[in-house]
Amino acid sequence: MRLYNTRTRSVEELEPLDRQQVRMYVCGLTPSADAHLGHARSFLFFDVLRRFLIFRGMRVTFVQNVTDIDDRSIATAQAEGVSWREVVNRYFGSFKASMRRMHVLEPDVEPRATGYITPIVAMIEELIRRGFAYVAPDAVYYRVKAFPRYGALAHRNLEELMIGARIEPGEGKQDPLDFALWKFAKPGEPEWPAPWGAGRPGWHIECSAMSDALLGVPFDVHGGGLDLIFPHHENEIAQSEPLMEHPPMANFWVHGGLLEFDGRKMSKSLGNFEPLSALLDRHDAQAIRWLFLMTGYRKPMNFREDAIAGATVALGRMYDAYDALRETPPSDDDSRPAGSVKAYRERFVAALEDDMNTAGAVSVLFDLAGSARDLIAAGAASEAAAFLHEAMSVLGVSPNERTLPRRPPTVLSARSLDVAGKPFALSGPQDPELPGELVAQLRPLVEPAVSLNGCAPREAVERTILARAAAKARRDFASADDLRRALAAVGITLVDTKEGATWSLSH
RNA sequence: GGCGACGUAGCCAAGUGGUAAGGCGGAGCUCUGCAAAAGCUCUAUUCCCCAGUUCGAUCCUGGGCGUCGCCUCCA
Repeated sequence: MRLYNTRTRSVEELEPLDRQQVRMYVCGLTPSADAHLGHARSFLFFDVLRRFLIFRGMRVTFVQNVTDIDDRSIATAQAEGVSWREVVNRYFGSFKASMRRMHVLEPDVEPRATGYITPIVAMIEELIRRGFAYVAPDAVYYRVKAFPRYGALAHRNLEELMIGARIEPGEGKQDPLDFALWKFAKPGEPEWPAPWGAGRPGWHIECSAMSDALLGVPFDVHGGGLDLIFPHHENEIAQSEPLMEHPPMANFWVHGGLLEFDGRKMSKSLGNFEPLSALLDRHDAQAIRWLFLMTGYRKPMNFREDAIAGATVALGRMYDAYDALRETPPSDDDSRPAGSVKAYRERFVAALEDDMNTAGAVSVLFDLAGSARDLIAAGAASEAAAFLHEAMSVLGVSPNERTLPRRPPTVLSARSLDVAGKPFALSGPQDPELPGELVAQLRPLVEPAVSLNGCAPREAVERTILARAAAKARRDFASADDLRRALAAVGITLVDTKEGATWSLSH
């Protein structure tokens, strides 16, 4: 398959260093605040990339780190008067729960920086020994000018980077571009022992140490958001490659486009987001995944909440098509040629092989869904259903993983009643939040046909529905329609079924 | 200021040197007494603007304009 490589700024064929084995390292979260939808976009993309590689028959080793120690989580902890571990566990736990809700596959390894202090210290020692780092009063710093290729990933030269770079008060760096590998602990800060003084790793070094420890360098794919290119990934390269015989550290550097909200990057520092978990409480997780799939992974994407509603409808129709295909009894007509869905499959795979064109792949699935009738008529229903299932699995929205409720939605309570001597199943929301004034609103619309004396809102709705059913039974359609309109006027949507009727509250 | 990305219908969005996928929404129709669901049909003479290259450009080149990102912590 072909993938865009930030390192070379071109689309290249992905050829694993080990045949049939792709080693991936994706920069995970620094749990110092709530995760947001922008994080979800990134992790969802790498999840689909991983699923597709597996689908193509490769073994994938997927490492995603947790930077569980950094300045920000310490600051949050101090502000709240709790331990930094508590802060990390809280936000990381919430993040993991959200990932599970979106059916993001578990990483094969999910290392925490604090679990790799020993290799981190060893790597820093080696960098010092080779002249790439030095010990200052406040920290151990990386000597950027010692690494001639610095800036290559971000396509920047040192002069460009010097602009705006400065040494903050209290920093003992020798050059404004230098960055900390190890920060000595101030009183009250967490610390781990090290030859140069107790402290904590700086941001960046954990990824260099852990990717080497768990995957070995060089490896195949290093991923993250576009905003990690500089300085994070540039610094990882500067730390790792001087110690390697055969750079580059990673063959492919893959970066996902950022999510914007109101035309601005969604980010922790701007605070222009709501927690991912809150969004997942309001929307279907698979619909959010589907929404991201419909946009190229490298493009900036402006988030609008109403787009999720559109994606929810679209994905629901996809499932409907799948259900229709799957529920079609096997054809007894064996004359049909096998492989009616072969062309769809080829287009689907070709789209994903072309730099993960998920939007193109999704459109193939819509094409297939639109042709469901023809496929059924051609006796290819089960073949099409099987393909759709497989294709949706690659995208992480397989019917097995379905989180979208089947229609009719939220029918949680049902009662068996009797209308005109026939059974009548009445169903509606379990605990409807009906406005208290509903009875007063409904009464003038339905009386005297229906008596609502002393009714609670829910009972009023049900009485009206039953009255309408009775009217239908005596073929008094005019009255039945009046009652439907009356219910609609107070926000009740009524759907007739073979067995009876289902109602719901239209917000 | 430097570097980079993006700019396609009401909204979202794919894509190609040869004449615009798909989704949402909207409109009409079919089918069900009505409604819902489902199905069918329609919905960009045109791809931010201007020049250039070309037989031909939305796609290539140059110049604008606009939006965003990175250059400082952020997927």
